Amino acid sequence: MSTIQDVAKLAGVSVATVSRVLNNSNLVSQDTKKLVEEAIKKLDYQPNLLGRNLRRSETKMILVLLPNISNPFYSKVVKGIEKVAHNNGYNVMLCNTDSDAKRERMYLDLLKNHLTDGVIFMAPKIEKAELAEIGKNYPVVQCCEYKEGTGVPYVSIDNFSASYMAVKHLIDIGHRRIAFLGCESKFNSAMQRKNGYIKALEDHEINFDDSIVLYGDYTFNSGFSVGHKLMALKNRPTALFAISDFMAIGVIKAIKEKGLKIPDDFAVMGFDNISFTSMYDPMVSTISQPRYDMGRAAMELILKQLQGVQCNYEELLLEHELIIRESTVK
Amino acid sequence: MSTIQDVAKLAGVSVATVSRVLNNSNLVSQDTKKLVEEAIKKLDYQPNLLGRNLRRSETKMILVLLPNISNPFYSKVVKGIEKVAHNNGYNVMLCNTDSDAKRERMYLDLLKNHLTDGVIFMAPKIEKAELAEIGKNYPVVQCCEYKEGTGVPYVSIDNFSASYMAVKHLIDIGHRRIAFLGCESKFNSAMQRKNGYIKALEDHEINFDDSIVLYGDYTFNSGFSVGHKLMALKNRPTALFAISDFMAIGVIKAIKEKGLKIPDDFAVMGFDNISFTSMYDPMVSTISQPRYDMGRAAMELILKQLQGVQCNYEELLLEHELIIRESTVK
DNA sequence: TTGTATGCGTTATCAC
DNA sequence: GTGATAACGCATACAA
Repeated sequence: MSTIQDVAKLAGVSVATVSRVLNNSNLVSQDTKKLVEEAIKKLDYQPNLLGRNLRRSETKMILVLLPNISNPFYSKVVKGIEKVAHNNGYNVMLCNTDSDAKRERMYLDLLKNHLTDGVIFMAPKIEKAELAEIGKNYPVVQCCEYKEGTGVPYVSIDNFSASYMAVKHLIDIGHRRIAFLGCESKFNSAMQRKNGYIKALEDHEINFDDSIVLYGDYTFNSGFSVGHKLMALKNRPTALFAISDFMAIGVIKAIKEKGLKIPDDFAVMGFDNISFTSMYDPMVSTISQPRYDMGRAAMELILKQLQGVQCNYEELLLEHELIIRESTVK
Repeated sequence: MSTIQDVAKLAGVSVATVSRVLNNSNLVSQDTKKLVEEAIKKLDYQPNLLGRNLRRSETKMILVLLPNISNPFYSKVVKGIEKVAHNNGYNVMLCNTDSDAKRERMYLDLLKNHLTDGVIFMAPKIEKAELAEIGKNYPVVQCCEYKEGTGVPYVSIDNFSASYMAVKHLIDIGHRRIAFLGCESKFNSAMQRKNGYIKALEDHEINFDDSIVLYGDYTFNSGFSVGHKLMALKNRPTALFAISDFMAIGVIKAIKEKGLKIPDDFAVMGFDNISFTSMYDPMVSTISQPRYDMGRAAMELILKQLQGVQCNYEELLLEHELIIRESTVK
């Protein structure tokens, strides 16, 4: 494994000159540049970035913390992040946190140890104060899920409006008794989506009924069991809005098992527009988030911080979209 | 940001001693150790691993190259890798290659630049010779998909037997006219699965019929269009084995659209046992790979290489399992 | 335009 | 047990 020294020796120049060639400095003559480049090729030299990183005290590496890579929602967000990162000479390090604050802290050590230059949280679990503290000392951005009042910028959607739009769609196609399937997590989005549901009912003079407000944990299984509970109700609703596609699919499966027809007997709305929704039978109506753009925006916010554009704490809410499919309209 | 120097000064010892404490060297007295630890706490000192990495010329970081994190197949494999990695003080860096050799090369630079200590390929796209060359110079393991004859160890399953088992299941439940949905990729697994199909037919005296051997690209959409083609055939098969669950689901959707009942009119087998198979309606019969264990084994092979257990080029084939669900048996 | 020399933060070798 | 000190590979301020 050859070093910059070897190259210098072979090319008959100093290491400084080699370094200049490596970094495209324009204050090096064409002739010596050629000389150096030949030496590099001859030795098959690859710079040891550990040296450079230490010297520059940066790694050109961004940490992305996501609950779980198996969640298909995040894949496109990551693509967006990667796109912008690569365009700017950064690499991305993806890490599973399992929605566990301890694991988040473990990975945050990479930041504190100077092994990554910044971090993008997809769904921070650590406490507000902790997040705020990190945000004060390092480049940090929240993407998709976020905590407010931390001073850490975020990119997301307006979950309240999105939820409102989803429920209004159910109302528009004639439903008056609409169940809600949420999550009792502390995630902002879960609460905002519930509030959107309530407001939509209110605006259309539908009474809020606590008995058809149910909770799951974002998974298919939780949706499935809620679906069965629903079918056992005396005054059964005719539609349901679930705040995750997986739960929506679980509900659909349970309802189909009971022999009901979707959407004729029962309509279901999901949230996120994961790819499965268009593979399912029936295809699932849902809310689409601009995932790729959210990823891009998040990475751009990190870059701003890295470039010391100290200025602005930003709150970016991008546009969502209603996707109407077979689970609500034939 | 304080350094080891600051700690040394505050504790009134040399940097060497601080370093010893940091690395749990046992040749340091309890008293001084306490002194140093207090200083560390007081300064909120975090070691800068860039220094350590340069000095030790290792990063305790492993690169994992996978086609796409959106493919749910890989999530559990990654979990297995992470488990073993963390137990041994390593971190894992996940990277999307989009099945593109260029992107693979880009990420391999991280290895050549000493930014990661080893690499696990989930489905290498680079040429054999290239892979062999990398394997000669760095710790490398192939996991799941692999190329033979490169000298690079791998962990996988016996795709031939797995496929044979899948087709035999269809034969066992009475099918004689069984379509095959493969992929024309150069992946070993694709070919072995086709061979397993052929052998199973042969062993049960069923004629191989080229007209019901079809190809897709692993995706739902390709399965969907093949499903429609299938339904248009004059001498329609009664069952199909797809070498990916997504394609199997695509076929199922197409068949249901034509009004056929599954499994009564048509049976479908998938491959991989992604979680979506047990959410679908019908739930999909498939072959389960020991994904978590494959990940663990792969990481263990990397560790062996890292520890200089130069010895053995290994080829590990773990056990698969037949999962019978509604798409083949009521 | 090029070379010399210093330091980034750490570990490890060698003295004591 | 502990302390000086020399690396690790590179980038850069300064000199020439």
